[in-house]
Amino acid sequence: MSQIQILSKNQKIVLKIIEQAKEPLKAYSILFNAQKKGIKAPPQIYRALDKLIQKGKIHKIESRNAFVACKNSKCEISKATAFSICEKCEKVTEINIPKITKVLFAFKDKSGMSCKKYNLELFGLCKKCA
Amino acid sequence: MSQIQILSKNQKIVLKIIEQAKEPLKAYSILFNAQKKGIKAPPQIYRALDKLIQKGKIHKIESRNAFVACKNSKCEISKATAFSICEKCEKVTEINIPKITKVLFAFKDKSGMSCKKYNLELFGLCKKCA
DNA sequence: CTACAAATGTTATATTATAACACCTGTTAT
DNA sequence: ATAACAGGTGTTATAATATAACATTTGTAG
Ligand SMILES: [Zn+2]
Ligand SMILES: [Zn+2]
Ligand SMILES: [Zn+2]
Ligand SMILES: [Zn+2]
Repeated sequence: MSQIQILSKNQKIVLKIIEQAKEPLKAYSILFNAQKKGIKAPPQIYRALDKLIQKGKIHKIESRNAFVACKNSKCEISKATAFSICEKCEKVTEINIPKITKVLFAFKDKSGMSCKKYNLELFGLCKKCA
Repeated sequence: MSQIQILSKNQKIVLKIIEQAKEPLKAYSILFNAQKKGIKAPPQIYRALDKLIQKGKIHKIESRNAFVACKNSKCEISKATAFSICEKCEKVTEINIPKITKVLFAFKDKSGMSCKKYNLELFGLCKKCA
């Protein structure tokens, strides 16, 4: 009931693994890492991932089926996520473009739908790879 | 060599199925539909999908693992794609927000990466579901 | 004709994700 | 205290999505 986001045991294990990684992690790679902590099966990972996303602790990079820790207090519990992704080395950076957020939350499509949440993925080459 | 995008037999079959659908189609649902045309196995579908994406004829809705025909001549061969997605009925609409395109192609992240391509997915409730 | 690029057909397999069910743990309400 | 409930866990099995690998064919350019 409280708004303080307390994490369960498995949620803590999964979050720690994701936070310590230098790149986005796939679910089965998290599972592999979590096995030394006693986690044995995919549902344990996917359930923790779902909750961590809901709680704004991590994000899913949809185009990569991979997960990163939130680096950005401005995500407003994952309602506005954006990432730049290097297509060569796959480096992912969480970004924040206030103008984009402003424009999108004001936008309505032809059928009158407005945006409550968005995910934006930018592709290019990072400095090292360019 | 020519810039005219000629489609192969399987590419035409897959594109037609996607164009005739009223909603985004999943790969295995396309496969099911394509079986009456003689297509038998997933790789035939995935190869056609890849080429159709390259040629700008279709887009992948990453958050749904589903494919839609391009409704928008301004995608510039899929370098700038955006969709609104109703979280209740899953209706997907391809949208174009010129201001977003302008801002994003001018953007550089902290490490100097600039955007050559982007995909944006907006979530909310459509008029009917709101 | 030859050589090459693109596409196809096929089998098998890898990868990503969920269903279903039994059990446990802590809180709230009576 | 105890029943009812919500959230979490453990487990097995399976569904859904996607690719590897290889043999063959087709179209086209030199
Ligand atoms: Zn974030
Ligand atoms: Zn890079
Ligand atoms: Zn388009
Ligand atoms: Zn709707």
